[in-house]
Amino acid sequence: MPKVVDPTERRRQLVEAVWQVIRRDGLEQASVRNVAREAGLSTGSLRHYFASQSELMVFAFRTIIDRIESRLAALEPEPDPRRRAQRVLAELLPLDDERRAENEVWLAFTSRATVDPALSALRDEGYDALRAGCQTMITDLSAAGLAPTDIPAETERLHALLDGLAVHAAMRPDIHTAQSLAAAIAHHLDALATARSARRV
Amino acid sequence: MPKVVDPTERRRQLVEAVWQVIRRDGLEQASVRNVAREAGLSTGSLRHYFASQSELMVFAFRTIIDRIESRLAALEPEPDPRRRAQRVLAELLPLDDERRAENEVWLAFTSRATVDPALSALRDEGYDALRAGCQTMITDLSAAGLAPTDIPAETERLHALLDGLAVHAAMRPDIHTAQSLAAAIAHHLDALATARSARRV
DNA sequence: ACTTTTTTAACACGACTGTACTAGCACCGA
DNA sequence: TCGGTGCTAGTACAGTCGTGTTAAAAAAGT
Repeated sequence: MPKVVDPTERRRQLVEAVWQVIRRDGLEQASVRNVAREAGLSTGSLRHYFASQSELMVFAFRTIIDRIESRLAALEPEPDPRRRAQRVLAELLPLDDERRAENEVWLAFTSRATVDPALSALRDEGYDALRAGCQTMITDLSAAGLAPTDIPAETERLHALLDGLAVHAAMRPDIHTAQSLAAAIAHHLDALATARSARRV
Repeated sequence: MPKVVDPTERRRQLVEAVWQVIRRDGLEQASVRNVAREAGLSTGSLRHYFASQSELMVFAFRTIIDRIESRLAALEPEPDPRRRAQRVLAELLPLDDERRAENEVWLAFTSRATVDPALSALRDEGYDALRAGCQTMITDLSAAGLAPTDIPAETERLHALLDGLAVHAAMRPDIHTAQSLAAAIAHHLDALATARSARRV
């Protein structure tokens, strides 16, 4: 059944239109009309692919989560915990345009999730996944003698640092460049290793 | 000229109405009508004190900054850098209801500042002030041998950690209690001191 | 070729938005 | 007592909003 346009493809490009509008004009401007116009469709057509605005937003949020997860899953295995942590963290920070865009949209959704139950579930899902990832990294680093042994405390610290850097990158992209973000993460990993070795002394 | 209600007092209570609506229903619900209803006034009355919605929002944002600054200024002098840092940071984190409210509203404004030039100036002002405060704390700690000597890197780390914790506190107030937030900060200050002493070994 | 289903476009409805305007109120100094 | 002034409430206007409905057009199946 060769359609002119693949339905899932249409949904994907509608989601990208959502992101585009959010980045340019903010989430409050991401109305059904504006998104449809951005995608070059009518509101009736959009409604054919997404029954409601809420459904569209949830799908747009979900898609971001999926993309981040698939990028992480695509990382080639790295036995060294330090290098693995460095790579994973580099994948989570907004170091290029694509991830910068995702980061901005993510933060916009996160903000609205405070008052929108449909989005808060997704936000919590992302929060939990990120925290679990941080805990895994800290655990592995600690086991290799490259981080202190207080895993809950170091997980909390890494997690907060990561989200703080993401917020800063969105607020001041001119100051927080890819280099400075990567340097900040590298510095923290170095500090973790130093703190651990200091314990042994 | 004794008015029935002091104009600045009216403005103050209108600003509190703004915060109330933002916390309960989100920034996008903070319309002129909703804020006026929350304050028990008509839109015409509100307009008498704020010529436009933008003016109202800017004033509400500015008031938060002023309150945080005045709270910091009211801190009694503390000679010990470690204890001073602990107190200042405790003042900046959302450890009680009042600061929790400020934090949530702050984040909402911060998010909108991405697409609202009138708010982005204020956001940048807050960012700069917080970074300067972090730098002062790190400099003092470092001078006292309680933090590493790489002041820019440690400033960046503390600043990001602080904002990350604030975001987490707003996202998951159940998980990030006052105790856990204070513990996270204390842990970081301990780690800074340990890392510094490790250098000497 | 025709029928059926999918896709599109366009418009209507009620609700909400920021802003503007006007009439009426209470209070002040004279 | 008389203006005058600060303040309030109410309403009007021109938009935009999400949603629903309807009808035409395009594609697919037969």
